[in-house]
Amino acid sequence: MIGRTQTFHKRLLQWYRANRRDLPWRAPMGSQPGTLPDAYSVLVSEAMLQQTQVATVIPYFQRFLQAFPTIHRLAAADEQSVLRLWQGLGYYSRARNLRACAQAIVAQQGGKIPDAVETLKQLPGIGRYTAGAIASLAFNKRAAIVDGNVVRVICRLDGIKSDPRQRPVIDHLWQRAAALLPRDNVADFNSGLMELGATVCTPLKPRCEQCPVRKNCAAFALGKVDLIPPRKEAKPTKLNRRVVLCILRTVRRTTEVLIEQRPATGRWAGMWQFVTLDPGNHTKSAGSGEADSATDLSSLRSGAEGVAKNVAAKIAGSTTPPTHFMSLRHQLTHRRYAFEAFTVHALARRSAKSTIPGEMRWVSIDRLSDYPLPKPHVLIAAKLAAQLA
DNA sequence: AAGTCGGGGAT
DNA sequence: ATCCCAGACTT
Repeated sequence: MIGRTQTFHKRLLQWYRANRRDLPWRAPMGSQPGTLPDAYSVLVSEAMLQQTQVATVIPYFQRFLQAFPTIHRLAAADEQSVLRLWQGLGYYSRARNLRACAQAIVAQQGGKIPDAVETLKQLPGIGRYTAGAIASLAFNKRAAIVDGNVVRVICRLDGIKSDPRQRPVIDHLWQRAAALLPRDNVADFNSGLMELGATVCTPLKPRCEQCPVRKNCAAFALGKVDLIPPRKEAKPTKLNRRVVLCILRTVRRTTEVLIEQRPATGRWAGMWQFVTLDPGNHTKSAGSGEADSATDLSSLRSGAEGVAKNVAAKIAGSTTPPTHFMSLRHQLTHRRYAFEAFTVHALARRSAKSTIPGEMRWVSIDRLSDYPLPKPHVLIAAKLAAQLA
């Protein structure tokens, strides 16, 4: 346990104010201590920062606030344009929830972001952590927060050796985070707790010699900083194989390619992609069947071209033979993908016949950038454009 | 309580 | 390659 919490929060605050990073969603570095950032900036940044590192978020945050400078502009935006700005950031339900959240705040709160945790928690995409973050960081309310950084920092401070992913341990950490809160300066205190975890009290090789509160740290005293918290056991990831068809046609000297929209739920919901097939499921698109194909590698290699040919004909009528132009592997948290991409040229002049529930659309290569695409399809689109140039 | 949901940084 | 990241939501 931390002996004297009075000196703890003073040490942390002093360290934070001397060492904090200059981040675009924070109050400017020159401003008076205690200056609060704009609440809309906090809302957007907290949505983007969920399960995402600061360095990754910064450019997305800048572009997003340029496109949607106010909560009213975000509330009025269409979902596709919000998704397009989120493209590459992952966890796309965050983008749809953030837009819905802005709409709810405009409709119910007159566009003013609430400062009460219980009110904030009712909003889409705002859970226990984000509600506390907005209340404390944007309004200096006395609300606790426990994110991945705070979990690690408190576990080490208190010498908690049990697994912080377990429910009772999490609940205890929330209690401790609340007990540690100072009466004033909650915004800087909570920021400091996270900043410490992000820059000093890191998962691997923590910089304990730089830590302002190592005298308060039980793990440091025990020499067990590296063992706390315990690391998670890795789970094996399944490999999913996909055949991607770039079906091309030329209209008035403009090359167009066929894309399809993914279902409104599940992975990459509502985003667009080149026609994608599960080769173990020849007639279905990737939207429905995510199960691993039993097809082995060699038969897939030879079979992918056949699948491409058959399905291309089914969708677009007669086509040229498929040309393989790209292999791509893509790693997600719980699975891996292996994409084999082909081009075919549609010969018949008939409209595309969709093989999936969703919409299909012919778009010129130049217009592909208007559509939110999953990362692997962004890479395929880049290679395709380079080839056709 | 366990699964799902992306992609990249750091080591 | 592996673990983790200013988590929320569904089942």
